Amino acid sequence: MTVNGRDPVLAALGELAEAPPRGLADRVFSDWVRVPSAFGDLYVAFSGQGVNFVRPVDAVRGEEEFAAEFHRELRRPLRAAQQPPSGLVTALRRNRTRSVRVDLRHLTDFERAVLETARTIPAGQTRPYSWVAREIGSPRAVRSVGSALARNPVPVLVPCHRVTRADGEPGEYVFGAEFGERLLRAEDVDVDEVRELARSDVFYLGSDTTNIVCFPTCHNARRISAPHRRGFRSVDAARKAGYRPCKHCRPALAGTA
DNA sequence: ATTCCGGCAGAGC
DNA sequence: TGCTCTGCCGGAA
Repeated sequence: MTVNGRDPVLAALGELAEAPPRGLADRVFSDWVRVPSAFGDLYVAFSGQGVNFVRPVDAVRGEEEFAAEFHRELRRPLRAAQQPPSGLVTALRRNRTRSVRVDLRHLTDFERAVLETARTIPAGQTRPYSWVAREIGSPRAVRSVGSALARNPVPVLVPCHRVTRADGEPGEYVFGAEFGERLLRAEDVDVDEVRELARSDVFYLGSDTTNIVCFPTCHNARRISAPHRRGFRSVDAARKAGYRPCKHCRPALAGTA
């Protein structure tokens, strides 16, 4: 009896025979390095599976505190590395970190889903906590999304600073709200404009030429010329005006209602 | 502006 | 296991 042309017993044996590629110590230890980034130097710890812990140098007291925090979270030994994972430094310099492998094995499925979804938010853009909740299929677990992001072990690589409150305001942040806002400004999010819009009850922007409505930081929203820009308090209000949600930033599910 | 709860995942007991 | 508490929220009062 075969499955997809393969003998299932042999396949199972084959998996058993797959030898770990590295020595025991390499699998147990994590390595750490200090690397520059668009947001200042970072301490970065990594296993063979990817980066598993990150702290901005500015946010901890020093190497010792970094190591202590790492151990509290990961419960495994840490040692200095000769060099960072390949590609990391380049990715950090360009703030294009999607391709960097992260090791989130020690987290729950829910936490991983939240972090993976946060990773899909492009640099320079933001999405609300409620958006993340909806994207992972738990639209009412908004607060739990906040809790999961609060425990993000790899800030910057998982850009939890791009997840904001519903009004676009940067929420709380591991290293303080001010630090989160600094990261957003560093990647050119116009925090002041978002704040200004929110003051006049505008949380979404649409174009009257396309009849598409976006989150204000969506790259499509940024391209709407002033005469065609229209603000909305809610996606519902936009829909009533004949607009449909942007397929890029997905301010709401596509369907009707 | 402030305050109050609903929702719900995780942690601790 | 089954509570109970807590928390980078959100929307209503």
